[in-house]
Order: sequence, then C-alpha cells, then structure tokens
Amino acid sequence: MSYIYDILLAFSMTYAKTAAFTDEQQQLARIAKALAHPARVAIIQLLASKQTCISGDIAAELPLSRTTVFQHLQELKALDLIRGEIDGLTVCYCLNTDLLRQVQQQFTAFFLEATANPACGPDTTCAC
Amino acid sequence: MSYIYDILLAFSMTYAKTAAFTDEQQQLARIAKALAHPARVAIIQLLASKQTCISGDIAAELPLSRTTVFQHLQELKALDLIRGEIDGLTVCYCLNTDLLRQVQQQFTAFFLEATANPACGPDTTCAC
DNA sequence: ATACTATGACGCATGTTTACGACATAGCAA
DNA sequence: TTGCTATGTCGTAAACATGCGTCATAGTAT
Repeated sequence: MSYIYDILLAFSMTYAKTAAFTDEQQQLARIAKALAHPARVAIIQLLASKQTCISGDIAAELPLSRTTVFQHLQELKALDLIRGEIDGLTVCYCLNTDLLRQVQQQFTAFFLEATANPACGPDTTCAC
Repeated sequence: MSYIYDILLAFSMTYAKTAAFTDEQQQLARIAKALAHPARVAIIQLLASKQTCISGDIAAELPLSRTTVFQHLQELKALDLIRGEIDGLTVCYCLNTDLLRQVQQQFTAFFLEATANPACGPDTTCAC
C-alpha cells in the first residue's frame, strides 16, 4: 500500500502537483502572474494609452534596460495578451483587446464569487 | 555629470528600480502576485464557499502539504486579503471581503483602461 | 559595399518562490 | 502528568524570475 503510494507520489513531486488544480484556477493564476510585475502593468497601460501601436521604444519610457523590457514583452506575448508585428526595422506591439475582455470577465467572476458573502463577522460562528 | 548619475544609479540597481513605477502599478502587481498561484486562488475560493470560516484543514482539501498551504496562507495574510483568528486549538481563517471589493475595483479600472480602445486593426497605422 | 539602427538571442548573477520534512509549541483530554 | 492533536517555525533544495551586458541579425540609408 504505502509502497505504491510512494511511487505515485514520486511522480507528483515538486511543482507538479499544480496539475491537481482546476483549469479555471490555473488559467486565472497564469494571467495574474502576467500582471504580477509593475513593468508589465505599465507596458499594458502604455499600449492602451497610445492610439497607434508603438515599437520597442517602450523601453525608453520605462526605467529598465531594453533587454529587460523585451523579456517582459515576450512574457506578455507568450500569453497572447499582446501581439507584435515586424514592420521593416521596427516592431509594432499592441494589445489583444479581445483576449483582455475575456480575462476581464474571468477576474470579474472570481471577485464576485469572493465578495458574495460577508465572510466572518458577528453573525457567523467566528468573529475575525 | 555621469559620476553623480552613476552613484544615483547604484542605489536603484537590481530590483530596486521597481520604485520608479507608480504606486498604482505596484499595488496592482502586488495583488496580482497574490493571485498568481493556483493554490492561492483555490484557497480564496474555498474560503468564499464556506459559510463559516474553516481552519487549517484547508490543507486537507488541497493537493499540497500542510506546510506549503500554511505558507500560502501567510502570503495572503501579509496582504490582508485573509484574516486568521486563533480559537483554542484551531484557527479560523476568513476572507477580508472589504479589501477584496477594493481590489476588485482596481482590477476593473485597469481592465476598462486596457480594453477601451480597439487597439490595432485595419483602422490604425499598423495591422496586428 | 559599408555603416547605422532597431530588434532579438544568449548567458550569467542574484534574488524570490515553491515545496516539504523535521522539529517546536500550545491547547485539550485522559 | 502524559499523551494527543492542531498549529506554527526552521532549514533547505530545486525551480523560477529579474535584470543586464554582450553578441548576432536584418532592414535602411549613404
């Protein structure tokens, strides 16, 4: 019993237990992770504020090196939150507003669920 | 000029440049980071689903060790997203719904800003 | 062709997160 | 007291994130 259990356990060690969470939870966490750095929040706000897509001089507007900004751009791009099209020497990055709207709904649903009940208080069994 | 610049730069190296982003951006990123792991999303959903606050047997409902779950609880607690009150042998954890509502508004505002414009398309200078 | 510029790829150093076992503590109950 | 149970603390290993300098590539212009 414990032998087989140990073998099964071995396969699910270290970072792999994540697979046991629901797709919904993992999806939300993945997007949240993309927003979990001020630089990436700033990049999205920057792209949102420009009518036309701006190129890699995004780096010029942030207090980070071009290399680092590029890395953040890649991360957002990997989740398809932003798109990048090469146009000659420059690259035009822009928001994927369709996906952002979907994501917005996921977050809205999550927060609705989380704030639905008044949680603990004088009317519940405990009083946090 | 470049001498003083270098000194100033030295104070803001490595992870400290974060200070150059707005409070708003940092706050959003901080909360997003708290939601950036499926376990923490699951914990919040779990607490939301229970009428009464449940104790540390949260761990029993998640595919993680008690120690690891405790660590995630601490992280959420550090941001005051959840509260924990000791009641004899057990601890009652519960959501801080007031704060969650504030956070909800921050995210709503961010996504509104991000999805306001149709971004790139046939009507803009580039066509991502 | 040559030089210039905007991008992107690579590698490395440092710090942070995640996960867990082993130990410590503190209430409760026999 | 003694043992049991629910919590919390510590140390540690592995993975991941962050930041940047350096080099490679590929358009553009002279």
